[in-house]
Amino acid sequence: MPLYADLLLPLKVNQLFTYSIPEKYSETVKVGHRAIVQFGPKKIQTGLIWRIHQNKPENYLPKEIIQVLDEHPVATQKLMDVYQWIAGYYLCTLGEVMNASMPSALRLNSESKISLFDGVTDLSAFDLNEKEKILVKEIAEKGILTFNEAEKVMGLKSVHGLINKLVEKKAITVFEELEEKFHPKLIRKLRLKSEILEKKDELENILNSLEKKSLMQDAVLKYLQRIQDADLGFSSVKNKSGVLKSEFIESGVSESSVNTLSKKNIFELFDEEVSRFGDINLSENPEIKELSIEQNSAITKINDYFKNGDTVLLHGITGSGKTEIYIQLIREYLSRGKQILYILPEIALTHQIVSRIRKGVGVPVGIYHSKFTDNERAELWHDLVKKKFQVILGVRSAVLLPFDELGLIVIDEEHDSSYKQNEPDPKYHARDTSLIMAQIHKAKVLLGSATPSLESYFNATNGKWGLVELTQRYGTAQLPVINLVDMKKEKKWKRMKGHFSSNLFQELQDCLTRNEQAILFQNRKGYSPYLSCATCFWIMKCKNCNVNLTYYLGTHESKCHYCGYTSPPATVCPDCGNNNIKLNSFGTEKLEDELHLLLPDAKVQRMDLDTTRSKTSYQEILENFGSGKTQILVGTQMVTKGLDFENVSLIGIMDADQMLNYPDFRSHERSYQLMEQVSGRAGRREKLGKVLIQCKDTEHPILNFVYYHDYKRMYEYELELRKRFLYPPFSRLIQFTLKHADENYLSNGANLLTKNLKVSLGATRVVGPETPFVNKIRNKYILNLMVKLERQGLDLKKCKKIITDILNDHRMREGFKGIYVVVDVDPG
DNA sequence: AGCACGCCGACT
DNA sequence: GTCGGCGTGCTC
Repeated sequence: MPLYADLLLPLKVNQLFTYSIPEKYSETVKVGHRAIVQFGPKKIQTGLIWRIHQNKPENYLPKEIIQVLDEHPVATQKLMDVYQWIAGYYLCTLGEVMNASMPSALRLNSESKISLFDGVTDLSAFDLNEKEKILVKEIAEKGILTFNEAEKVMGLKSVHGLINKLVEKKAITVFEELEEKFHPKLIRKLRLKSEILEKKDELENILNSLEKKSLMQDAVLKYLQRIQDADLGFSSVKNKSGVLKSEFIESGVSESSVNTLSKKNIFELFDEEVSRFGDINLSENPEIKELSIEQNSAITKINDYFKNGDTVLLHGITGSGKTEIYIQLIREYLSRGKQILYILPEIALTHQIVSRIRKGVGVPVGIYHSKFTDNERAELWHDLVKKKFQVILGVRSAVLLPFDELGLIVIDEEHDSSYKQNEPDPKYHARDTSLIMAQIHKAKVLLGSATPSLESYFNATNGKWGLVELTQRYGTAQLPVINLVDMKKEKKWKRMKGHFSSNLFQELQDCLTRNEQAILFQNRKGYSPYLSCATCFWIMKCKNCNVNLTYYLGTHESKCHYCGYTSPPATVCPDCGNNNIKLNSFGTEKLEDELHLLLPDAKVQRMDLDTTRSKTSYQEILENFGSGKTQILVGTQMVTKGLDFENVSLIGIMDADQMLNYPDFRSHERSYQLMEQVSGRAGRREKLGKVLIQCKDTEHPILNFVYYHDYKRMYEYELELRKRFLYPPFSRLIQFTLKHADENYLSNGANLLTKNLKVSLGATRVVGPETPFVNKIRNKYILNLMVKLERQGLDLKKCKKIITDILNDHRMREGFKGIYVVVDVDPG
């Protein structure tokens, strides 16, 4: 009976592809294995076997699978169920989910390459034009070229036509080359040939044969020392595991003697496969910390709730010791033999937290984050499948790993916006995905935050989830004192020093004289967010996008944060001709600059996207701050999370108005969370911390809630607004972003789509089209549409079906085709 | 997604 | 006249 497999390919195509399974695999193939197949006329792809069946397709002849990879499935059925849910819920294809989930080292595909036609030697025999000659000459020199390389050499955007012609003339051939991308990490070692060690006289013969006191004799003697086992002679076990070649050479043996000795068949060189994660076999007894009464009672409450429910929100103020609670629970689930996933925001995944968890749980912990290389990710994937790790500590994308028997998912900093992927598809939310994973695995979810998202707190106070609260800081630490600084008054009385109010400046000075540290938060990078003409109010804008260009002092350039366009800063106004150009407002770079001027002795460091580009810079900045090398840390969002330095006693929030007025329905909530979080960076130990918030609108209710650290009142206030305007948690949002180069065409197309969505979904459920804050990016105009669906009594699947049908219907429609549509379910 | 095929503007 | 732009359709 012939077998067929429906394969999931990592493409943006909404279907599976059926291939036939070669006889030789019929016994061994399983769902979840990878298979290499030919897709299209020449491309070779790796697919995931999704289904195995015997239904011969009717309309076409399936191609045969080239090779089934893997002895054991690399994807678990449960992972595939997660894929399915994500694709359905977030309106994207399964292939896109697979793409986001599998490290590319596991998805080998072919690359088209070109070489001279077999047996071609005499190039002059061909009738070639100039371009063809250049390319052929290059191929003759290099042997093999990729299409990309050919394009580079020729300086052409596309080289397909050229190559096709040459193929026709039988001057060159195109072939596909497949690369196994995942390589286990190998280390080079050396050892004595085993037969030499077995016979004593053999060894002596060899030593005698080598010149006395020669480098080579020395090398052998040095090696023998290494495998000496106390007084028991040479250990054959030690010899078998050998010594690291690089280390042996470092200890003073020359590489050439090692090489000669191996040529003489005395030494033998070999490779050993090692883990990229260093010493993961850490399984000493866990370090158990004493918990407070409040912490212990929280654990009891969580476990009680888990007897009947699946999800608990742990709301605990900063410094209340949530991590110790997670660790304790992880240990409990470990003892039941379950897998545990602990996710946290990228920025919070520091060395500090990793080692704390590692020590706390006492078993190997797999780490997964974006700075890992692809090979490291692939290795972790394999290790997880092989159950080498039971605990994974990772960021958003760790929810897409191949778990098999999850018992507990911990979501730290549950409210954090980085759990939502904005780009590219799948635009999934790791928290919401976790809840589904928990259903699939019959696992429990523990969400933790000092400032829960409104949605989660709503669920936890409405009986849907359990709620456990921690209200005391662990140990003697106290919540910092908040001061609001009225910037209107400061400006009126001309008390400002640069962008520092007199209060903040004074506090900074005091902080430095006490030899303590400060963190300044400004949610804007660069030097100045815009240049403008002080005479006619002209503003320097990007030529491709409708945004102001940010001025950078370091590079002396004006740069667009949307498309990357840069230009020299204007010196003369193009509108009125005056040279009255001004730098407006301020970013982190300017703050840093001002601090150098105002406090020349202070050691200042800046932390934002621009200073943390490299793999290690982030860690470096934190180390400098931790060791006291830096006294003042200036930064964007990055400084608000997870930093735990006990000498920090002052926090300055430079511009609260800017956050509060950001045009988004979540901006109040976000501002509160951000301010509360930075505040938590102060006074982590005995010292009482101080927070200064600079703002114009000191009466803003959110600032009042921050002042009293009153999450609940913030929640109630904000919830009321959400209810009034029908935002989450009172609705579900699906956002459509429409893009087109022609503003008019876009507007008409958007109206058409809106009209048809209203007809099918009901007029009240569709809002827009609306012009977004930034309405042109990369020369494409943008309009937004929003679908608001009620939470209760609505068939969500049906609505989504309607929406995808309408979108498909519009794709080729006159007056709409050509408009690029991005769909975002639960935006934010 | 990638790639081929096909139909319109600016250039050797 | 062709090169090359992207709009459209297809992949088991």
